[in-house]
Amino acid sequence: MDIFIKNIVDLLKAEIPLSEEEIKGLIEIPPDLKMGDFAFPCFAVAKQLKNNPGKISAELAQKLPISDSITDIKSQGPYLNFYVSKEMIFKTVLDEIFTESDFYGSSDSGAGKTAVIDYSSPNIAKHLAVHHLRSAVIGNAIYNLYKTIGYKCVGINHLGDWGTQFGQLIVAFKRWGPDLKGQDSIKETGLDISKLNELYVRFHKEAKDNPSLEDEARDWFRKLEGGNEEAIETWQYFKDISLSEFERVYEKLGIKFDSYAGESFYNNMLNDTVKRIKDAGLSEVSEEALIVNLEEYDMPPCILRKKDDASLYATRDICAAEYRKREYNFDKMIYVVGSEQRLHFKQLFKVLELMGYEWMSDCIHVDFGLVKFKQGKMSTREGKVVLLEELLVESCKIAEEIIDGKNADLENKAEVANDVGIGAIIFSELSTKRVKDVMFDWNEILNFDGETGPYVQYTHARLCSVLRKCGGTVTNEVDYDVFKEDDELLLVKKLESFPLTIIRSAQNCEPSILSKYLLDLCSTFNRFYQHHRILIDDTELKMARILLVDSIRQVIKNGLSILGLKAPERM
RNA sequence: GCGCCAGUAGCUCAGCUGGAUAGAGCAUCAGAUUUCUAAUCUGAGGGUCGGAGGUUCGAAUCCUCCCUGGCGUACCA
Repeated sequence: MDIFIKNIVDLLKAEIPLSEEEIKGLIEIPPDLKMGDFAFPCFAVAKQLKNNPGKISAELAQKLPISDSITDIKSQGPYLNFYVSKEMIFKTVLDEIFTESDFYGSSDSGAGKTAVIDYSSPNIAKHLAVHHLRSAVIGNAIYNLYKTIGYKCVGINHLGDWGTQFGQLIVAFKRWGPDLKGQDSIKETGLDISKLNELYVRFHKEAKDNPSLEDEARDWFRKLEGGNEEAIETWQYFKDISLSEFERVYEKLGIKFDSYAGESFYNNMLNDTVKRIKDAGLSEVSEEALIVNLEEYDMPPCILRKKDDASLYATRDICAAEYRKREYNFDKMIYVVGSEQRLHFKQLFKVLELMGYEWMSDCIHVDFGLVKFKQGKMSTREGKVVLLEELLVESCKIAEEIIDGKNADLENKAEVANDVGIGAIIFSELSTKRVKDVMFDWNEILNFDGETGPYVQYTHARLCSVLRKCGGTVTNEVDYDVFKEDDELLLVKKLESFPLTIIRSAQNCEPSILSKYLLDLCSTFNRFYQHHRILIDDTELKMARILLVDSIRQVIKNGLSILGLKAPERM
C-alpha cells in the first residue's frame, strides 16, 4: 500500500507547497469505501495557496492525471479522494500473506535488540487470584508482540518472595501452624497454599488487636535477610509450595517465563547497590531510615533501609534493574505492574537516573487498572478473592457444555473446550485498554457471545471448515480482477493493516489494539460469509475467494497466537 | 490537602498524530438456518461525548477551570 501512497505524494508534490514528508503525513483513509481509498484534506494548504479548500480540491481533481495504479481522483468538498486499482490491492496483499504465512505481520524493527519484560510477579504464599491475571496476560502478549517485531525477549517473573510479609508468615506459622513432631524437616507438615493463606489472613486479623505481632514479624524478616537458618528453611518451604501451584496455573494459561529470579534473588547483591548509592552521595539518614531524598522532584523519599536495617522493595528493584542491565544489556525494560504502583516506579526511575544510569530512559512502567468487586477492592489480606484456577476451571466447563450442545461428536472435545475456555478469559483481559479499572463479573467474563475470544476462535474454525470443504488446495495463482464486492475490498484492506496494527500495539504496549483489530476483522468476515458464498461453481471467483479466506484464517491465527490464544480448527 | 488516572448509548467499551454522518458488543424488541459451523447474521430503539470556557477553517480528541469516581501520598508490595 506504500506504493500507492508514494504515487499520490509524487502527484501532489508538484502542485502543493509542502514537502514529501508533510504530504505523506496528511494523507488519510476515508471513512467510507465510496470516498475512495486515500484522501488528501486540502485545509492544510488553503492558507498558503490563498484559496478555499473546496476550490483547491476541485482544481487538483481536474489537473492530476490518473494511471494504472491511481484509477480515479475526485473532489468531494475540501477532500481530494484517490481511488486505486482494486486488482493491485488484492494482488499485493494476498500475495504477501500467502508467501509469508506464519510470519505475516512480523517485522525486524527490533532486530538485534533485547527487551526485558517483567510480568505476573505475584507474591508467593498466596493463591493466584483473578486480579493476578492482568499482569500475566498483558505481559505475555507484550512479550509476543515484541518478539514479532524482532526483539529478543526475556520474560521475568519477579516473584514477591521476600519482604516483611514473610516475617509475618513465619510468626503465624510458628504460632498457629501445624505442630512439628521434632523429627524430620518441616516439609512433613503437609502444609498447602490454602493453609498458608489462612495463616496470612489470621496474622492480619490478630495483629489488629496485638500490634506486637508486627514487631515480631519484622524481627523474623530481619533474621531472614541475615541468613538465619530456621528462617530460611521455613521461607524456602513456603516458596516451594507456592511455585508448584503457580506453575500449574501458568501451564493452563499457556504463559511462560525465561526467569523466575524474584526479589530474594537479589538479597546478596543488596549491600553493593546500597553502597553505590551511598558513595554517590545520594543517600541520607532520616528518621533512622536510610533514604534517597527526592523532595526537589516533588516525591516522597525512596527508602533503602528501614530503621531496623531491613531492605524494602524499592531497594530490591534498584538492585534488580542494575542486575538486568548487566545480565541482559537490554534496550528496553518493561514493567507490567498495576497503576497503584505508579509513584513507586517514578521514584525508582528517578533514583536510577540520579545514579547516572542513562539506560533508565529505556525503562517503562506499563500500568493497568484495578480489578474490583462490587463490594470493593479485592484483598488477599482479608481473604476476599476469586481464585484464578477456579475461574479457569469454570470457564472450560462452560465451553465444554456449549460444545456438547452444538458439536457433541467433536473429536478432541476436552482439548478444544480448554482452548476456548481459557481463550475467553485471556481475551477478555486483553480486549479493553489497560488503564481501565475492571469490575469482576462472572457473567461478563464467562460470556462467549459477541466481542469475545470464542467469537474470534469460532470465526477461525469457520474459515478452516470452508477450506477443508474446498479440498484443501489454496493457490495465489488466481485472477485478482474477479473481486467485485465491497465486503471483499473491506476485508483485504483490513488484512493489509495487520502488520501496522502489530507495530502500533507493540509500541504502545497495548494488546487491546490487536484484540480490537481481530474483532473487527472477524465481524467483517462474518458479514461477508453471511451474504456471499465461497464454494461456488464459478471456478475463477471460487479460487480467488478461497485465497481470501485462507488469508483471513492466517491473520486470525497469527493474531491469536500473539495474544496467547489457541486457534482450534473445529469447535 | 496535594499528585496521578479515568468519565462517550441502560451496561461494558472503540474512536490512530485534531478532520467527512460519534461506532461496536451486551441487554431489550422484531427477523434470518432444505445451501460453506446460528458461539453467526439483518433490522429497530437508545447520545447535552461529565460541565463551562478557550485555541482552530474544524474539538470526543489540544489548553484552563470545575464536578464525579478510582488510585497513590516515608519505613507493605
